[in-house]
Amino acid sequence: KLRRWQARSRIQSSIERNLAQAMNELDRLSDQLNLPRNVKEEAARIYRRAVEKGLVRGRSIESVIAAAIYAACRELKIPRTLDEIAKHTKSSRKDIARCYRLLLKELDIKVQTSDPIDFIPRIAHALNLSGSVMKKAAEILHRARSLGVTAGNDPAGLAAAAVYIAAQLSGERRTQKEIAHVAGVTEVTVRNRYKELAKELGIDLPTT
Amino acid sequence: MVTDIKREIDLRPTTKIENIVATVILDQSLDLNLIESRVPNVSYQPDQFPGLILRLEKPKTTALIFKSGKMVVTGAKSTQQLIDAVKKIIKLLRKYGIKIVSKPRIQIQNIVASGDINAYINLERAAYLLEDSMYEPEQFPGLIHRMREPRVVLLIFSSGKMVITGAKEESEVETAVRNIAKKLLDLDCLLPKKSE
DNA sequence: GCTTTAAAAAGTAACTT
DNA sequence: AAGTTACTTTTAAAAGC
Repeated sequence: KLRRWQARSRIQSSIERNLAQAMNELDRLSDQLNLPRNVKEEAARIYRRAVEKGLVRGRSIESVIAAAIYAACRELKIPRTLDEIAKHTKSSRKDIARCYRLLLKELDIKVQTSDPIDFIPRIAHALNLSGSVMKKAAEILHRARSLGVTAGNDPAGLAAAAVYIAAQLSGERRTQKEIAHVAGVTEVTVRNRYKELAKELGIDLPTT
Repeated sequence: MVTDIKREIDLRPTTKIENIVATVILDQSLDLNLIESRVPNVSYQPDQFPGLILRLEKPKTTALIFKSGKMVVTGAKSTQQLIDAVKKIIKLLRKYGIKIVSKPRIQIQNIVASGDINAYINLERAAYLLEDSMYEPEQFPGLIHRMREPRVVLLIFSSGKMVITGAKEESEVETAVRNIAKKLLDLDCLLPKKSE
């Protein structure tokens, strides 16, 4: 009896120690990634469930916390790429992605395919672009999706291309380099995507 | 309309075996250091990997040879190529004085193939309606689907092309492509390539 | 889990020219 | 901006860390 109590106590304290450490990591990453409070809270819920299910055993707390954050971002549609999250940890993108898939499967978390439209505000705000540019960029992506020309493309690259086109059309021109930088993709990707979008949607860009 | 699409995808799917991975068992142990010193074009770095690497040019294949006498042969595009490669490897070893007495036991472990159903695929819709599938364009452009029967994994692209892997028998490849084509058609995830 | 092999798909990335 | 090369994903086995 006493033994069982001791064993349970030991397990509980280890879970608590793990949680305490994980929450510290979550605090740090939330600050560095400027995560909204609801994302942070959801990530904490996900992590707690992961610990209770014993999913953290044999894995680094940091990788699982990072994966929980990514899962929370996806659930709440707050755009954060796996790469930016990984940038703030010692874990590799690959390792975090593996933990993310595990969390989705084991905790029955349902996530929709990333919507490139969700990335528009971040890019536009970082470049001080107007709301009308954002509106126009969103419309471009809506039309592109209905035409099925966005399949398989990186949502960040699509959003960057749409913002580039919308900014050009609105006279609030930004360079491909600036947009690529804030979107976290290369100039080549912005160029490839915007050319395809313009072609498929029949958009004529002002000559540069 | 629908029947036309059905005719298109049911008769047009093409498949091609791209790589066969097999294990070969020679019931005897091998001295990898001896092989490395006698056979040209081999690589053996035990601190990096326990197997000795031997590349064949003709059936363009690569063999990983272990001291236990077991080996892994990769790169063959047909069962015949695989058999030819194994015969050639043994002949090569014998040519350099390595005694091989037992007849090799070959076992196919994995078949990788490419396929094409000749219709565009709405991956977002498929990811939503197809069980056991994952589509993360942020990470990889293809939708990953784990099929239960046959038990293979498919990497499906919007172009209608795909990769089938995990098959143990050549027939599973075609069956898998036929299965997925029908399922995608039933889920209304296909868009014919040529109109009319 | 990792290490090594091969191969396709399509997108993205990092260098050269 | 074009071209190359290379990495992302998936699969399986071998012996050993």
